[in-house]
Amino acid sequence: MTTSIEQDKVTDKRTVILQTTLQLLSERGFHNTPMSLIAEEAGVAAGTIYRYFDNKETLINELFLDLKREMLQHAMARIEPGDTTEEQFRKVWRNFFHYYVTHEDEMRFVEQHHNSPFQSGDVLAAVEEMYAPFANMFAVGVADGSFRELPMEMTSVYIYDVVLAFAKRQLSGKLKMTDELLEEAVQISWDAVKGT
Amino acid sequence: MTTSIEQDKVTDKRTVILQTTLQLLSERGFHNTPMSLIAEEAGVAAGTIYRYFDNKETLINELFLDLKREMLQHAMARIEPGDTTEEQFRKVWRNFFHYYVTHEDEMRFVEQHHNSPFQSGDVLAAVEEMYAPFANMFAVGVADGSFRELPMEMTSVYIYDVVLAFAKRQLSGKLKMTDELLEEAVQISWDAVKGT
DNA sequence: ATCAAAAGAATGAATGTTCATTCCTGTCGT
DNA sequence: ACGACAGGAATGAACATTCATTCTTTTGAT
Repeated sequence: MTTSIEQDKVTDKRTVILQTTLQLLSERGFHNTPMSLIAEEAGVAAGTIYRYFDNKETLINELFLDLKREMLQHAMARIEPGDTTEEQFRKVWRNFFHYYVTHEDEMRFVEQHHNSPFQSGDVLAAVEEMYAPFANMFAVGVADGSFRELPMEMTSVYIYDVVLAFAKRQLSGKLKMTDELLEEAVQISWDAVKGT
Repeated sequence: MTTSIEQDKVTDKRTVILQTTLQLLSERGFHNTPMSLIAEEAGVAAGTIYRYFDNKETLINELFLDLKREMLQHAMARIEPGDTTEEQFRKVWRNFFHYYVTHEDEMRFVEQHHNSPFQSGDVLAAVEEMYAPFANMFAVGVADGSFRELPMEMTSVYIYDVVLAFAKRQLSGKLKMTDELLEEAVQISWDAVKGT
């Protein structure tokens, strides 16, 4: 009786729990969000959460990895093999920015997780792997002279941290990124890392 | 029997409590650090903490403001009224970097505090005030054409978030900032914000 | 200078609360 | 009737905070 369509629409309590957790944790912080509240908001009993997740830490870490995956997926959107390195760089920059600005909860949650005691070794390793496409893009760019010969960790400042900083300011209302400002910011980052 | 020198050296439990709190919270996170542990590590009874601070939140917020003050003090070190805007900008950039790199606990604690539910209205207002000298430096720089006509919030990305990102990478061992790289990074930030 | 008494500081066991997690029941689809 | 799934009360550990008591320092009268 249960078609796959109905299943997706109604149940999948696992998904509901994850979404609720994301929303609550991003708003209230990790500590201030008891499992009982997650259960209540998800319309589920406390015990039910433990059918899907071993414990709170697991729940949080699985959510974190899901979001990282989704985020990096977005970052790579519309990248074509034929694009020049510069085009790829600019697209990724804008993709990141767009994702953060339209996914505030996700950003806040991931940022909170970033400096928290939940960052275990396995999680770090899993994240490391996800960045492989970027490491590759960087290696190619350096090899053909599109990127300066700087350490990748330095280049990443201008395509990751800078973008994040702009997104935060935009979301907090402290800065309104017009198309012009956005283009300026992208240009600054590209100038910072491009080859001579 | 008790000279003022001995007093300063031995007592001032308030200071001991604050220092211990800084160290523990930066390592273990806000919520993984019970007051009982702070007391133990500080060599003080649990109840004693409450002679000096109303509660845990107050303790954390007072520590936060102390550190912010100290941090901004360092950022302004060696700035002379006669310095050009460019000189000032470069000095502040390096001062920030140096402070973070040599004060890892402080950096971690402040960063953790930054996205946490302890960020109350009063704290934000107090921090806002501390930034006045920078706002002033920016206003002067824009007026005389040293800075581009960008929103201050945009300029601050290149003297605050970028520096923080570099310091974090340096501390995590992912990046070794040589003198050359440091000079490059400063130059990139200055190019990003300088007037035409 | 001495000492009793008051003031101030520190202690740590006790309290009450808040959780994460468990476990016993009930329900529903087959 | 069975088993997987869900419910939610019950459990117990962890924790922030309190407070009656003890220890230390200061005061001031002689």
